[in-house]
Formats: sequence, structure tokens, C-alpha cells
Amino acid sequence: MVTNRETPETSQAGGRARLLLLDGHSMAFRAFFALPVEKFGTGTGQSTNAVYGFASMLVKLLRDEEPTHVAVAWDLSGPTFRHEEYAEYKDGRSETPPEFPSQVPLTQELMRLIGVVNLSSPGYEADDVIATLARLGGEAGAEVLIASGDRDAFQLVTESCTVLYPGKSLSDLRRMDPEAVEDKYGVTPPRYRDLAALVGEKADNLPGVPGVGPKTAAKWIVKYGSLDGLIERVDEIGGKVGQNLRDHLGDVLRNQRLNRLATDVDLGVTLDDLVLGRADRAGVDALFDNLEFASNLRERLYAVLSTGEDEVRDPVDGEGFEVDLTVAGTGALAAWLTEHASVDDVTAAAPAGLAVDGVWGQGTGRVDALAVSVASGAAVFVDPSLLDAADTEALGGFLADPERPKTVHEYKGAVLALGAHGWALDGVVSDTALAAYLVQPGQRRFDLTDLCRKYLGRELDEGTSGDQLALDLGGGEGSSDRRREVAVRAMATRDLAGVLAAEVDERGGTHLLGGVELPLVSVLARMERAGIAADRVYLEELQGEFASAGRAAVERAHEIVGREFNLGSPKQLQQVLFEDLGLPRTKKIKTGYTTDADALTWLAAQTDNELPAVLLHHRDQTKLRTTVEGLIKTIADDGRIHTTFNQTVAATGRLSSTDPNLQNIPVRTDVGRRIRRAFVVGEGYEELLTADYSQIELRIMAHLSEEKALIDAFNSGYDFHAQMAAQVFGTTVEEVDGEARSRIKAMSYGLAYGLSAYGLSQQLGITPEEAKRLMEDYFAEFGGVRDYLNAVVEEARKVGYTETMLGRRRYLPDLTSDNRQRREMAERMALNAPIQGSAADIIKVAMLQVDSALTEGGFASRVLLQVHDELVVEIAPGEREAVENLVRHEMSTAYDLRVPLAVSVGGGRSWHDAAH
DNA sequence: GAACTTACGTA
DNA sequence: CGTACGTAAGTTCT
Repeated sequence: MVTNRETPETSQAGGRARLLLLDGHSMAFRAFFALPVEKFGTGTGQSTNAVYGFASMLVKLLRDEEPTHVAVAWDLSGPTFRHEEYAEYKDGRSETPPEFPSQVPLTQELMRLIGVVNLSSPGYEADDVIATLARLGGEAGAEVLIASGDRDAFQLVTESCTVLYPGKSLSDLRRMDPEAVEDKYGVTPPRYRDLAALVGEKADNLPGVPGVGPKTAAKWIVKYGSLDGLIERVDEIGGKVGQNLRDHLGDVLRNQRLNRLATDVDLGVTLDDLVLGRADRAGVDALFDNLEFASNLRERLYAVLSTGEDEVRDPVDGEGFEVDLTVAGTGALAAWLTEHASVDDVTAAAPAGLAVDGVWGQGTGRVDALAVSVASGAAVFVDPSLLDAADTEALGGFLADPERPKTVHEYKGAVLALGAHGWALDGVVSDTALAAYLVQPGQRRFDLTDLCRKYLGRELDEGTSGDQLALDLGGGEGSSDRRREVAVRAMATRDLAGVLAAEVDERGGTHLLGGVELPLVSVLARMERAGIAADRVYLEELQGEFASAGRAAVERAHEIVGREFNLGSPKQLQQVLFEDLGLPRTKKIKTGYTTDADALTWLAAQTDNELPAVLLHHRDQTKLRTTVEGLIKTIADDGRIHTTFNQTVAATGRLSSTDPNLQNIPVRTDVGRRIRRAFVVGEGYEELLTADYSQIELRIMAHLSEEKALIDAFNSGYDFHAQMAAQVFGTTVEEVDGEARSRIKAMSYGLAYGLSAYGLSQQLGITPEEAKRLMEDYFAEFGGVRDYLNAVVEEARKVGYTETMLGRRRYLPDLTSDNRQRREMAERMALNAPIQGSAADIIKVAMLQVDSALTEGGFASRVLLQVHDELVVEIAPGEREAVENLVRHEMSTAYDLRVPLAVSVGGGRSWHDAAH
């Protein structure tokens, strides 16, 4: 099996070498200060914070950057050529912390064990070693990455050499490419030395010109072209700084000589010697044991070093990429599209691959670049900022043309990003992320790199090999690496679409993809773009109110206990409740005893102490306050909140909502519901309408189980739960009291989750024996439900997956696990997945129907939100009645069940008022 | 500082 | 010892 990591030589045939260089001392030193030294040490007193931090950072780099070659450069202790020239070099540095030096050899040992080369050279600094290796890498055509906390490295930055410079945190590495250096310092990387020479470097004891900071220095360099140019005309500089410059010219010239990094250090290695080697796992284990590192870091490290062999497919036989990659934006794009992407070139059997490089979220986005790749092998890279009018129009025509099929990874993102530039996207026949989700619904991430490996058996980078890539560098901005990257993404998407289509089809998911998920994307994109109007002033009032109630609770709690403590800390809470106050212990959890709401409620009943109740109140208020604060933060300039609906995270087929999550806005309590008043109808609209399915999951259970008693109960038109209770307890519906009804209601809902007698007893506050009897009585009447649930689990165990009404699968390998806990968990998932998943299917279909009906009817009303069984619609003036009828009709006819799909609807000026 | 844990909101 | 999510805050990692 060929993978990048194991046999990089092989992958380089197609992909490009990526050389990662680390400045050992500077990064280890940063690690030392990032982590508290007193918390990281062995029993024998050896400090380990720098080793741990360095390793942790390296793991992240290996994972994110996937280098093929790695080396770490180290300083040696003796004098360097810089000391020969300037004896005071690096004088006056403060003492190295005593816990640091001993960690250097440990870090070096770890590098050796994981297969990373350590390098250094007498008389030179680590920076010089890096500069030399960067030159070697560059000459060999490798992409070079330098992780260093030393700014001198900026002089090495080129289109193919990026410095990763630590920002606020160790692993927050800023990518300093030529643009970033110029953005930050106002000069190009080759001129960075000039700037540093003028400004000076305190840490190296290199004073600069007094009164000259980076701004002045950059201004001069830009004006005179370089330091040399400045010096030539040094007499022209007026004022005090001009005089300072003339007085300190000697220092400046010395600084410039000293900050030049040597690129000719004799290291005795070639690029091939830096290939990331095999890890010596036994050695790493032994070292980690010695350092008393827990298994966590070890696993993370092994995860990046592992090859994932068994998941990688055999490589698809060479398709012989003939790629003509040209840079558009010079008037050539229209011609390229005519020649390579006509309706004859781009067909249903051979859709074009489209890659959009940009960002999206909050209902909008931005395109930085895009690439199109077609079956013939031709590909084009487009920097939209460089397009002329004719090219813009041609590109817009292509993107919006339903007759020229395209495939894209993360369709919704592309729609939002392109939409923000005024481009419409149509004719999308596949989204490789969505397709992969249907194949592997349990996965939560679908990035193109992984899919490429898994389904194409190749690295993303191997879309073309270097010699076949005709890269026209003329005319465009930006690095050739970026162009190549975007282009290979388009190629990978193009190639993946077919493979994934076959996988989806094999699983019977073709309709689900083409008929439901894919068309849903544009509906979701419009929902996100529309957002929902928020009343900021009202939210701020609420925030203040919740905050002061929370503060009052804190004060009261401190008063009761007689000292201050953090009410938000479960740990301190345990101390206070169980140690200081000696209250009865609650249920055990990993870290002691739980202080969750159930436990606090129980405690409140157990004792006379007021504290549990105060804590509960505090929790409520704090939770509400943070919810409100989160919402306020996300209100966009248009006064609306634009959530993001994720279509590929929930294993059952549901949507999820993030940034902010609008699917968990409080509704159960009165106080909580007040937050819903903040979601209001927007300007130009008349009211909000909510429409939700009543008891959809139970109706699905009735349908799937074909249990006659359930079906009859739903068809009777009476209160469902009361009807069920009457049957279980052998009374008339009128005789059913609230208690009986709620027990049966809990029982019915619990079934869909795989509830046990114990769980039911907990929820109802009855004994497990009573709960067991209740379940028996229930099943005596509704045995069909039990039979159905058992059959679902057995079938799933046999075939390995469950299926929803639209054929959406969920794979549950744990159903045959020897581990009882895992197996039973999988069983509960198995019986829930078809129910929850079918409900998800149905509302997705309903959304499509509602959306089409609104469009076809010419309505201005629009769907804003989906909350699993509910749609929130913004009603345009005068459309209430018609749209209400339309929504009711489309939702209730989304799927033909053995029971009615009841929909209840309400309207009002806010989400709260629209409740029913 | 990243990753985990606890807690809690929704369907 | 009931499914599916996302977020915030605190704590741990070693």
C-alpha cells in the first residue's frame, strides 16, 4: 500500500516534496513558556513541559502540513561566526531558566526516535542551518515550511518557502508567506534584513537607529528601494532621525551583515537524508514512560505517524493526467471555457470538477480563487479579482448553466462564497462531501485529502505530476503552490464524484443524494443567507437581567457557605457540598460526585440547606445569560442572525446548527421562552410562522411497526397518549388521569431511545420493579412495537446497518461487539436510527416541497429555520393564509404513512408569539 | 494551550 | 442504565 508517510519516494513521483524545518531551540523555548513548568515533571524531578509542548506542536504540524521531509536545527553552545565579528553578540540575555537546558537533549532524543533528523553545525546558529536546508529544498523543487520563533527567518520567505511564526499560542502558527510579510512589515522578504538592521534586535544585542521603528524603517526602504539606496542618499533625510541614522550607520551596517543567514553551511546531507523515517515505537514508548507522559500524547503521535493502511484502497490505475493549467484573468478564460468546457466537453457522464478556494459562514462568504477541471485533463485556475468583463461573464455563464454538469466539494459553501460575488451556481450534480456522508454517515469530517486517499488511492497532490503541469506564471498574483493546490482540488473532486456515485448507488442512496440532499443544499443556503431578525436591545436587557440574577445567587451562595468559591466549578462545588457542608453524596462520576441538576434537585429535597436550590437557580441564570450573550455576538450588520446548517455531521441524517446553534434555543421553561421573543419578524415581512410535526417519531414508529393499536390511536383523532394509557390500564379515555397519561407518554417516547426499565424508573421517580411492570403492561397491549424494535436490531446485526424509510443507512459494527456496554449502546442506536432518521428524511422532503411551492406560487415568504420537526417561516405581507395552507399541505404530504402526518401551525411577531 | 470533562439547551 | 446534536466553562495534561 502506498502512502505518503511510509514511502515518500513513491509519492513524490506524483506529489511534491514538502520539507518541514524547525528551529529547535526557539520552538522548545516557546513551548517552555507556554506550559506551566511546575505542572510538568517526573517523580525524579526532571521537568518535561518543553518536551511535551514541542512534541505536541510537532504532532499538529505533521498532521496539518503532512510533510514528506523533516529536520530540526539546533544551536550549539560555542561561539559563532557572528561572535567573531561582534564580540558582544547576544550579550546581556537574561539567564536561561534552570529547568530548560536538560529538556533539550530529551527533545532531540524524541526526534531521533520518531524518525526526524537533528542537525547543527559548529560556528553556526540553527537559523543558518535552516537557511541552508531551505536553499537545498528549494533547489530540489520542494515546498519548504519553517517553524521558527526567530524573525530573522522572514528573509527566507519566497513563493515556495513559508515561515510558520508562533502567534499568541505555540500551535497558533501564522503562515508568513510573501504577502503576509509585506502586509505586516511593509517590505518584501528580501528587504526584511534591511528593516531589521535599521530597527535593531534587542535579543541579539544589536542596537538599531534610535527613534526608528518598523514603520519609519519600512517607509525609507520603500522610498529608496533598499538599505543601500537609503545609505547612498542618507544626507537627504532630515530631522533628528536623519541625524541619528547618520550617527549610527556603522551599527546598521554591522546589523545587516550579522542578520544575514548563511545558506552554505556544510551539513553533509542532501534532501533525501531528511525523509521522515520510521518511528522506533518501542523507543518512543520507553522514553515516554521515562518522562511519565500519559497515553494521550502517545496516541496522538502514533495517529499521525500511522498510515491508515487498511482504509486505503488500491490506487486507481493511472488516468494519465494531461493537464494544461493556465492562469486565467488575462482575457483567456472565456476562450478556455469555450474550448474545454462546452456542453460537449462537460456532460452528465463527465461532469466538470469545481473547486472554490475561499471562506464561508454566517450566510455569506468570499471567493479567493477557483479552479475548473474537465475530463480531458484540462484545468484552469481563476483569480476572480483579475477577470475582465468578458471573462467574468463567461465564468458566470458557466457556473450558472444547468446544462453543464459540475461536481464540487461542499456545495453549500461554494454557493455562499460565489453568491457573495454575485455568481449563481447551478448544474451541480454531486457534492463529494455529501456523497461521502451517505456512504459513511458516522464520520463527522469529510475533507478532500482524506477522501482522495481513501477512494482514489492517491494523494490529493498527485492530480498531476510536475512535468505534466504546464504552469503559466505570467500575469497572476499569488503563489504557484496555491494555484496548483486549487487546481488539484478541482481534479480530485472531478475524479471522486464518479467513484462516490458508484458507492452511493451500491447502497441504494442515489435518490437520497440526487433527490433530497443535493437539492436541499440550495434551500439551506438561502435559509442561511436570509437569517432571522433579532431584537438586540431586548436581548441586551435580558442579558443584564440574567447577569444580575446570577450575581445575586453567587452572593447568596457565598453567604450560606461563609466563604467565596467559584459556583461554576464542579470541583469546588463538590468540595463545598460534600466536604464542607457534609451533604449526602450523589451519583459517582469520573472526578468524584456529580453536581448536575438532577443531583442538586435531589439534594435540595434531602436537606434543609438552601444551597442546592441557590445553585440550581444560579445555573439557570448563567446558562440563560451565556445563551443570550452568544446570540448577541452573532447578530450581523443586517440585524439578523445567520446560523450555519450542517448537513454531514449527524449520523442519523438530521441537520445540525452551529455558530450559533439555533436548534437549542430554550422553550421548556417560562424564563427560557423569553429568549424566543428576541427572534422577530424582519422588516418588509408581516409575521413569523412556525409549523411543526406533532409526535412525528411516534407516528413513524406506528407506521414502521404496523402495530394496529398505535395506528388506531393516531387515527382516532383523540389525545394519543390518553388513548394509549386507557388501553394499557383498561379504562376509558375519560378515566385517564394526568399521572397515567404522563407515564405512558414517557414510556412511548422512551421506546424510541432504547429505554431500560431502570431508566424509565429514574425518569418517572418510581421503582425499577414498577417500571418493569409498566413496560410489560405496555407491551401486552402493543406487542407489535416490541417485535418491530427487536426485528430492527436483529436485522441490523445481520447486515451491519440500519435503514430509514428513504434508505439512509447507519453502520453499527458494534452490534456484534464482545463488549457488552458497546454492544448495548449500538443496539439502542440501531433502534433509534430508523425512527430519528426517517423523521429527518421526511422533514427534508417537506422543506423541498415547501420551498418549491413557495417559488412556484410566486410568494415572497421564505423558510428561515429548521428545528428537526419544525419549520420557521417569515411571512410576507398578505401571504399568511395562503402560505399557512401551503406549508400545512406540503408538510403533511411529504410522505405517505399509515397514520396522518399532523402539522400544527402558529403565527406572531416573534418566535415566541408564533408558538401554539 | 489543546484536549478533556461536566453541565445543559433543543428535538 | 435513553437517541441525536453544540456551546461554555472549568480542569487536566505531566
